[in-house]
Amino acid sequence: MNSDKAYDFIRERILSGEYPPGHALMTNVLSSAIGVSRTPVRDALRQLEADGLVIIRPRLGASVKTMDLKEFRELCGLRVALEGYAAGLAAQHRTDADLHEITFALESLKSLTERFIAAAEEQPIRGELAQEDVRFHIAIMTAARNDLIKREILRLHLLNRVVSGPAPKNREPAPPDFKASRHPHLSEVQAEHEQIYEAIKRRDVSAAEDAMEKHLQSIVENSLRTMARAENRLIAKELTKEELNYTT
Amino acid sequence: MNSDKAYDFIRERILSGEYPPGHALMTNVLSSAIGVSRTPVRDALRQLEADGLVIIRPRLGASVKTMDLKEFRELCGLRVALEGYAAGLAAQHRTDADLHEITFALESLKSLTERFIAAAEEQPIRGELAQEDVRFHIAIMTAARNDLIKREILRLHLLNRVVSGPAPKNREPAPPDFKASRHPHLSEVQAEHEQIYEAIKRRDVSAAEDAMEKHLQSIVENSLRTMARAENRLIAKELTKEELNYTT
DNA sequence: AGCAGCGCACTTGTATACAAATTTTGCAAG
DNA sequence: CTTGCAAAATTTGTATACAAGTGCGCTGCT
Repeated sequence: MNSDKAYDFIRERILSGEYPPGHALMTNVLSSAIGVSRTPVRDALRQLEADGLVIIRPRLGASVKTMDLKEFRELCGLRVALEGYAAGLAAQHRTDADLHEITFALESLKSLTERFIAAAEEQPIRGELAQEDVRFHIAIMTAARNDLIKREILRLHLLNRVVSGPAPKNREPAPPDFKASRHPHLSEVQAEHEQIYEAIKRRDVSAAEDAMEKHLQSIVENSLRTMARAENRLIAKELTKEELNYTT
Repeated sequence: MNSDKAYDFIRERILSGEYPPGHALMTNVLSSAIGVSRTPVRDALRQLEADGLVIIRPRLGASVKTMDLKEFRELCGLRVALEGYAAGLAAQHRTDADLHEITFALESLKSLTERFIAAAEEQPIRGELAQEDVRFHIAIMTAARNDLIKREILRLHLLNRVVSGPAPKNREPAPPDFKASRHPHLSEVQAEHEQIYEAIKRRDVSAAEDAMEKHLQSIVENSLRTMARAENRLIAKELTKEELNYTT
């Protein structure tokens, strides 16, 4: 269906960062870019709004969703609630096959983490690491045997990725204290992964919930820091812009 | 905006039970009923799909969402996760004003419950009771200070209401053992409400979570029973229909 | 030079027209 | 009387045309 074509087209660009948060999505531009009329584009935008990736304001048009710190924190809260509960469910319902899948993702994560810490060139591994991380989380959600929760969590993951950063490409090459501050965090994260795994393995519901919640809290703190930095930088930028007005 | 008019129109009928689960929603019928063209109707249907109230299958049209037992259980799981977490948040963040609001709803519930048990005529009170119940829950969600979670929970409540029953009007006037079986449940529910309230009052996070989860579990069990009955009755109905074919 | 007000271009929202697809109806054969 | 098939009738999805609202720039004034 043409409407789906438009949906995929726009969604891809949002997820890849080509359309960053705040980017205006005008129906006629999109329709000529995709090669369909405005009707299926409007349809696609409504679906993307349902995903939370796009916001449509009447008469003002659609744009890629942006979030302030407050909303982002709330989003993280939602994730904690859902993923924590799902981890508990996984501990209850997991089969051996599920456990095997989780183990596999965990091992990949482990080796990637070690390679990442040792590597000089960070960027190529960073992507793989993120991918394995979602694989790990998805394996757990699958083991929880609740498709509704799984879909919802996936949705939140995507939304989180989109709003939390203008994609990794826009990052400075090597901030001075970045490496030092990030790597202890990484091994900590890996330890948390293993605790979650252990709890699910021995079918300990509340331990699984707690471990997952703690894990997300620590991830969230990190995200919030980088997000706060980004917001500060934005404000700084605006100030300098105003200063430019003053100096002219 | 006309699209909103269509949205409200359809939504109201779904929530009131006039369009029961499974009811086909055809764009031309709706458009002439509402007095707008098919375009805003399609738009409205997409929004309702985002709410989960409508399902659109390509080329097959839209219909009011139906759920089988499995999906319903999953929905309830979602509610447990979200409302449990939100109760914990409420215990953390509640102000005295929040508590006052909750108290008010709780008191209304208490007196209504007592009147309900004593009353001969059940139906008029039943509606008030349900309304006060959501008021109680909403007061807690408000105290949790997380609008995203609050909106999500409200969405789930509505969805739950729509799929769980073909509206109260379609219920038998007075099933014989219904009153006996329902009233202990009701006072039990009221006791659970009070436990939730107490936990939030004394800012006991995990007690609030546990109480809310237990409360929902008991509600859910009840819903599942009635839902299973409904499904059985449906199957029975279909069988008799087939039997009719045999007898003719 | 700065600012107010007006008008134009652009964009959204809605209606209508048309093509594709699905369901239903009618008909004929077993 | 049932079953299978074909064609008509709905119904969806898409394109296009048009009305209405928004924002921007331009001109003219102070």
